[in-house]
Amino acid sequence: MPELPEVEVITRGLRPHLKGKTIISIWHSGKHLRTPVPYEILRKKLRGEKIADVTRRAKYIQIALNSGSLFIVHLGMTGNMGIFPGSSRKTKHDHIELGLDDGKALRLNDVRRFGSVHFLSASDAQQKESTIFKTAGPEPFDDSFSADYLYKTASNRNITVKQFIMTSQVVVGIGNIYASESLFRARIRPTRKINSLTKKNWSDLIDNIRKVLKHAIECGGSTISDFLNANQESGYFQMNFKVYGKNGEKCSCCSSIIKKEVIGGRASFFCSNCQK
DNA sequence: CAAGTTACCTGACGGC
DNA sequence: TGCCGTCAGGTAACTT
Repeated sequence: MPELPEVEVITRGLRPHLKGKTIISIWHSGKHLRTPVPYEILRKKLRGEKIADVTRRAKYIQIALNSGSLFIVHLGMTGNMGIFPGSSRKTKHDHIELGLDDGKALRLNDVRRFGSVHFLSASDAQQKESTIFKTAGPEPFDDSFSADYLYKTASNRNITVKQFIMTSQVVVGIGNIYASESLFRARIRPTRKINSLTKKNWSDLIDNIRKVLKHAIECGGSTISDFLNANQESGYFQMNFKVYGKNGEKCSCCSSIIKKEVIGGRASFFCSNCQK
């Protein structure tokens, strides 16, 4: 479900609700997510802590506590976090709840349980390369995410360009939707092998990845079936999809029929006329 | 090493 | 109505 724009939208939505609040209770459904929930640690370490800030790194939401420790959440495919009245009923697939001193509650809901939650002590969090982000590539908006970097990183490999930009060790945050959308805008076919891309191709791709992600954040993310922000509102970037899920429809640019092809096990969409 | 495959989960949908 | 296969925004652990 959530790629970088959706995680960023949730992070921004949560921040004003959480910053400065104290966690007074912790609840857990008892079910494991992708990894076991460190419930006993959370209970010990989070209760009574004040929230300093909420930030995003890759597709992770980081809740920083005043003590310097970090509560980190990954939303997987179907995860979502939102703010609810503490008195409201929990719903099916709620897995974690942090009760706050203003009577509200932060809840993590995740139907498929592909998400994960992590706790880093202040000293672990301070180590720049904590285990979680040790192998993570640059953020798409970082200067280090450059045409030179991609050209060089691609040099001793030969997968398709779509698989390459979806690899978190190469660059973080780009998932199945925004990979297809960025490649369409850069006029590069997703099946192209990376050793065939020129520096100009990489440069165009970077520009369009940034444009698409930025636009999607401004639109509040993409809501396909169930994405909601921290205030339970839909995003509307799906209105701006040019190719994702549009196989059989006419290309908005040239009227050719948009194709669907499975690449690396993931549905991929492109215009074979516009994208070479 | 890189690249390809499988596994983790629930639910929606289409075909029979 | 229900049973079955397929698919879904992610990613790590396998195997080849």
